[in-house]
Amino acid sequence: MRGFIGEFEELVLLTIAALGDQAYGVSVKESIEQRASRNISIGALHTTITRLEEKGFIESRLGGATQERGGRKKRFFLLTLEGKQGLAKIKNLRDELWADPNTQIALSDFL
Amino acid sequence: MRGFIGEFEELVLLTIAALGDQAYGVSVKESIEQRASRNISIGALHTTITRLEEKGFIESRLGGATQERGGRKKRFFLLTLEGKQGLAKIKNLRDELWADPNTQIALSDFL
DNA sequence: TTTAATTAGTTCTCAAATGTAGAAATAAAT
DNA sequence: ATTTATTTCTACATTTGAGAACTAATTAAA
Repeated sequence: MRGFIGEFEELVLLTIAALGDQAYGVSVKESIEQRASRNISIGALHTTITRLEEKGFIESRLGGATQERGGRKKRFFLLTLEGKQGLAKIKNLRDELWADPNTQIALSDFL
Repeated sequence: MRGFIGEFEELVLLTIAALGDQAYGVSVKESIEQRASRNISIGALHTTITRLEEKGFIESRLGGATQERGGRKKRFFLLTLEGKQGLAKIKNLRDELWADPNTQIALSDFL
């Protein structure tokens, strides 16, 4: 375990943050697909979520069943302190890297 | 091949951009270590660079040998158009995600 | 009123891509 | 021949990703 947060892991973490107390498997999947214009499988998402939980970046609680057909209990996710700090850390690093004047010049036409 | 750019790939690409026409194995390694405060092996770097080249994000040319002892020919790297566009794309997406008001609120204490 | 069908969700299994290290090879100067 | 800067090769670990299988709830049908 490397401790770093991967590309997809960051996307998942960020989406869980955005969804607040309404983040569970399906809502996270739909939000990612919508915001990142990218299709993901529920399997891919759940393996990543499980790993993120093992690493201590998120925690989960089981909600109650809803009254809609098939509405079984959802597992809701929340960022832990480590998750928030981890996200902030990679953002800060990346912001610094992007702020480098040479990088800016090299890429200015594309931003 | 998924076409996306991973965490380490992005770091390498960004560093090559920053180094301009002075980006070759060792200078990229040192720059990454310094800027990201993180140790990487030259092997890890070169495999990633090779993949990035295969994917068309960078291209390389062989420079001349220097006059210093052991100063053999360096392979210099440059971002291609695809590389620049790829970087810009992930930056734009991430900036949007981070700009989400809910995300901001959830993480404001850590930034 | 039990049983079958349908549906929202989660968990499991496996393959592919990416990340990482270290050893080996190469080519230059001494 | 030795030392040194650099690249290339080999091998493995971790992350990403898809899809099938499973689970538990509601609704419909007998």
